[in-house]
Amino acid sequence: MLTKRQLLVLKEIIRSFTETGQPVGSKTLMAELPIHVSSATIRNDMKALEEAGLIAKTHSSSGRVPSTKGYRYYLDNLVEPAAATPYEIAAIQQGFGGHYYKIDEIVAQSARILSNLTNYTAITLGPEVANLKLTGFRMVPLGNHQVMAILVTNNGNVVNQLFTLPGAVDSDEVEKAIRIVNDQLVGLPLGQVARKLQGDVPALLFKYMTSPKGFLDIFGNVLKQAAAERFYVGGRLNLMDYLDDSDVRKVKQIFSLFDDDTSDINQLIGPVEGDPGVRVQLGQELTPDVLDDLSLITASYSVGDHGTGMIALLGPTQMPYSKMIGLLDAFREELAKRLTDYYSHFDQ
Amino acid sequence: MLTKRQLLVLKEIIRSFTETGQPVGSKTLMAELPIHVSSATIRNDMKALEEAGLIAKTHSSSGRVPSTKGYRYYLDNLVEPAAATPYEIAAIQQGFGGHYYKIDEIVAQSARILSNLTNYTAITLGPEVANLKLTGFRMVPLGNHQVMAILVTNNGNVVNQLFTLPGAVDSDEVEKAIRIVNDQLVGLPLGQVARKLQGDVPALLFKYMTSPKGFLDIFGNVLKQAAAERFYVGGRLNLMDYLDDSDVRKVKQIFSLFDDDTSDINQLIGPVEGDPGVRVQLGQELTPDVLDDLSLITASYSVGDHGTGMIALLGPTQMPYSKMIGLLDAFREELAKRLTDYYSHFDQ
DNA sequence: GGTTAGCACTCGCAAACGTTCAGTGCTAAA
DNA sequence: TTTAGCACTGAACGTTTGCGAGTGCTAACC
Repeated sequence: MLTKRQLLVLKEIIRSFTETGQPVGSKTLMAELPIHVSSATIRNDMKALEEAGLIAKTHSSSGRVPSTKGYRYYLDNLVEPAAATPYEIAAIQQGFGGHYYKIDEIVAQSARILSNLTNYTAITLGPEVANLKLTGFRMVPLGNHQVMAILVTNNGNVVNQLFTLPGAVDSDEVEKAIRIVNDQLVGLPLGQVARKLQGDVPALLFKYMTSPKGFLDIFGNVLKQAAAERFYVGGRLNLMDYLDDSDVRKVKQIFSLFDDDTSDINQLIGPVEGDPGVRVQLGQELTPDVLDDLSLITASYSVGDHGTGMIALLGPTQMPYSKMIGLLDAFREELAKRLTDYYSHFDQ
Repeated sequence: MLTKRQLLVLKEIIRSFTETGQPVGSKTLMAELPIHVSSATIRNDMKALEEAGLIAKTHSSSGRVPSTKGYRYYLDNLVEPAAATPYEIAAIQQGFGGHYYKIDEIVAQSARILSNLTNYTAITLGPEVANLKLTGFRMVPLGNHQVMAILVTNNGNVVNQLFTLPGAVDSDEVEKAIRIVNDQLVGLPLGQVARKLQGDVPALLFKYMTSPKGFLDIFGNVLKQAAAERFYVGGRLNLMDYLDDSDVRKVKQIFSLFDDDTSDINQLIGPVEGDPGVRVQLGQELTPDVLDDLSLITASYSVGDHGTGMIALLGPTQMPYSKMIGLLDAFREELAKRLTDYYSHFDQ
């Protein structure tokens, strides 16, 4: 069992190492610790901490650095979140200044604000689309066989895509098809819409259209887009600040993780059961192996019954956790407020 | 005046340095040169080249590296473009496989193909919008005060943007406004449309609308988007490969150059008078100072009377120019073909 | 006069070496 | 349990040394 003083030493080692990035020696600790004991005493405590696997030496006669296990212990037991400063709150609010036409714009902006504020990399994910409903579908002919398909969901999100229609299409038929979609599918959750698209809808369309395949393709395509979870990354370049000594390949790999929509980002920062508030994952705990000497702080935010979304900060293992946790906590609240406000336009 | 052999030496120095990245000594040159002279002779030639400022030493007893001036001379007088290999041609064609709904998609894809093929950074710019004409304007109400405005130009490009209308709007009025736009402005070049928007159109709208300001804002906004020249960047991460030894700040600066739409990229790779075909700019010749130890190869492509666009490769000064110039030359042709093909749908 | 062999010289680079210094573990005394 | 003292360790840094690639110069050669 570790004594109270030993934990104090651990805490101070982490604080100092976070600040300076240098291994911490017993003398430094003696000067910084609130209690007054000699460096020899501290050395004994450090030995105990090392035996417990919480700190480690870089070489046989060096100061100590926190180990992953040490951080884990610190985060689980010792860390005291620091409330966000008024300056930070102001910066967040100012960052959100301006008008947004889509939720995604707010979510994307969140990533920007967070990364600017922290100088780390921020990843944000919009509110879950689980109970998203279809509220409208339009197809606008633009001449030259071009058609824009627009799909609206009950959270006010809009996705659109351009298509080129093959040769001759009967615009009356398309008109009818759109009416069928709006009659049969509007108001249903997107999941159910997708299911019906495999089920009775094609048969229904066949009654009015000679070949509903093209139409179904278009609709299915836009629907898929609307149901896709899009994440936003801000401050990706900051990665280079804390990875510069290690090799470039790593940076490249992480970048392509961000660019690849099909990647496991969702798995990485997706919501977990039983909202744990702000959560920190470290080193090996992170699933894509590239991230294994980094640290990820995730936080969920909830927007009433519009589901919950996620915000996350990716940074070096030696982040100032107490500050970052406090900041993320403040941010999630602010973001939830914004989104609730935004949604209220669509809730009547 | 430089002798024929001296130029041969210069050419070989550039070739070897491009390949190995190491300063080239007289013995190496002796082994590689097609003519047989002793290393001492070559040393004399190198001295002449150095006095002409075409090559330089990294230190007093090192081999020589080409100077910027040397590259300039090489590019102006010596380089022989190597035709693209069948493999490269095939890779380009395969890269363009698939169907595109917008010109911008083709242009963006070009940047991707080029960067994959070269491992440098590719920048592409769509055909000039100088003589682009407005062919249609739509506004689609989506419920909840949301409206999507869609603008179509005669090259088939479509831009759209979502707006939230303030409180109560008379849909009849909007209907009329749209009709006025379509009657008065469709068919005109975008520049002229913008001018008329400052001129007689507002007065006309006033006849039918109580307050045309909101409508004008929306239309102006979308118009601006349609007229904006968008450039696409592929393989930006490749920058790190040839800038890794120099500092990270530079990479960041260049990245933000790409992200900033208002930046001088247009000035950098914008078309120049009297189509010079493939052109290389080096070091100090490049306008944003950040790029001053890099090299930019630009090439224009023209698409009949739809104007000309630009493709460019950004890389280290020691690029294999003959290969890259040949490749870019092949690419511009391929791209022009694709776009001409694409445009043919809108030309009837 | 252009070309070549020979030679002294220069400089970067890497290994070898010594010094310094921050920090440790251990022991014995308080 | 805490502390002072001491021997020990290993990284970091500067100096020295040798090596090798490469140059410029000179004198001889064709």
